[in-house]
Amino acid sequence: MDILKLENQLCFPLYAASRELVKQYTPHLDKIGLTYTQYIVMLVLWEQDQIGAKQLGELLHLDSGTITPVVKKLEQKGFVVRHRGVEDERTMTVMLTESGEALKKQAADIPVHMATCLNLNVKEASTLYRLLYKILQGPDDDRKSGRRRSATP
Amino acid sequence: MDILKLENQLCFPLYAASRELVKQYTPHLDKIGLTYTQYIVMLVLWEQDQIGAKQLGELLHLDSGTITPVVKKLEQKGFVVRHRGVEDERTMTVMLTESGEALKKQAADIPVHMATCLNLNVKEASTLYRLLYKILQGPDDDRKSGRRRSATP
DNA sequence: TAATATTCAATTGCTTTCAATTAAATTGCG
DNA sequence: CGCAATTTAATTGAAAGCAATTGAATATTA
Repeated sequence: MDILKLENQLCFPLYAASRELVKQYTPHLDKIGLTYTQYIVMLVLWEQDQIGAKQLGELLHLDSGTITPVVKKLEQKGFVVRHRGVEDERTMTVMLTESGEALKKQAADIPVHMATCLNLNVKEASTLYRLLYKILQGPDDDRKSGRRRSATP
Repeated sequence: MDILKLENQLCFPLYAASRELVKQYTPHLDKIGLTYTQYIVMLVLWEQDQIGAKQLGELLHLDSGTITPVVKKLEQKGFVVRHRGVEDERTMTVMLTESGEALKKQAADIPVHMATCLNLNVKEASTLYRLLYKILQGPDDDRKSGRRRSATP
């Protein structure tokens, strides 16, 4: 029955490390008034300025039940605006505001702080990164009809 | 500003992979009537039969605000009982019931199912495991070594 | 010993997360 | 074309998860 021992589970350290890391972010994110989930939404928008709600959910592996309230919160704070699609009114587009763009400068030092508090060297971090994305790819690559992106070197 | 790109964050795949893995557990855990958090509490109790609420929280990296309601749920389901400590009435001990012990047999095939759905080989899994525990150790080992942490005013 | 500090579980309030459902818009099929 | 199936965002309900606080018990210290 050793397979039921906590220390033999891979799921548990994954789950615990994820929460630990989010907790490490919290004090830094508090300074700019974001939660962790709001932060990763902003990361996406700082890259591409606008994105569909559906595409945002796919990117972050979150469904509408999570995305909708988070984006609404960001809208309340003035960092984004939401627009219904014109050619397809079912869709919703999230767009960065000037205020949201301005926040990017204040967020710039957050990854720096986080890098120092994680006790992994560069090689370990890159290995971890690769393995995690392998999990995220899922058990079957068949969904997207064959693998298109090559593995991280 | 590349450090603010989502794909350059280590936190994100950790966060996403953790949720994906929990999601993979859900259909199997549904069969035995547990949530993921309830499951990892049961994993601990299947190993040691009883544990203090504080120790349980330390082991799982969860605080009383999470532990208390989860253990109460398990008590409602009849898998555990709770007892106040006798020599120290502040403490709470969680004990496995016969029903909880019986559940172990039904849970035995869950890790087997999970192992197959994770597309990592044994070596990759063990590397991931090691790196995750390194994160869980935290940036400072001060707690155990007794080393004094520099005063931050 | 008396006063103060600390520890512990529980509670409160807020946000996240997901499954399941709903409602509206679009697409596909006959 | 008209009707069914699908897609999309939103909503609802339940369970986490955490920061902050509370209240009671225990430890420390003056």
